[in-house]
Amino acid sequence: MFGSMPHVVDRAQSLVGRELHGHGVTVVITEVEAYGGIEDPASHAYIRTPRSETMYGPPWRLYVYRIHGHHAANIVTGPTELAAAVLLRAGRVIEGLDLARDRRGDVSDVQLARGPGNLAKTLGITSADLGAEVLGDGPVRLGPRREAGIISAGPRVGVRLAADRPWRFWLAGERSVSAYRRHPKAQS
DNA sequence: GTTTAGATCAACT
DNA sequence: GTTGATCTAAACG
Repeated sequence: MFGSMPHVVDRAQSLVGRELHGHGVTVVITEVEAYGGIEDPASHAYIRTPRSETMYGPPWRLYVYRIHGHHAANIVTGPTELAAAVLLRAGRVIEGLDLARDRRGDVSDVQLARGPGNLAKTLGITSADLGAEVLGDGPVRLGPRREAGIISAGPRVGVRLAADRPWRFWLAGERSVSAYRRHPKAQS
């Protein structure tokens, strides 16, 4: 089955420290979470519906969903039969600072892309970017790896199901990384 | 049965 | 004050 860790976990770790550009703003990704699709009860793709089709499609595309009036962005990783994806949770702005500040309003720079909702807003990612390719030169695209610091791991933030999988990864010491919050109704 | 918008509220800053 | 792979209810096909 899995030689060591699922592909999406490796992929998640490889995204940490990488550059991500969105609609005029560039960040270094500082925090992500892996979602294992059909093998992960916490994944939106755990049950296949038209909405989760994007995650069953080709990798390196965006899966965007709404939450609490905000948006959250994922990168589909494949393999397609698993429908796995990586949730982008936080980043540090390195380019387009003025635009980022415009989008986020009056917050400190470290808060600009802290948390999934804020990251999406800073990068200007909305439902309109659903399914967008991130390897080409489109409005949302991945860049090279910018930082190779120590990557820490821990349980995912706020998930009720599979709450103990240590599938969140972040750059150690980064202030843009959210604190861990366990879901109130998470098992055990 | 699914999608979407709008909440709710415990834990965080 | 903010945040959010939760939760529910109303709308949709």
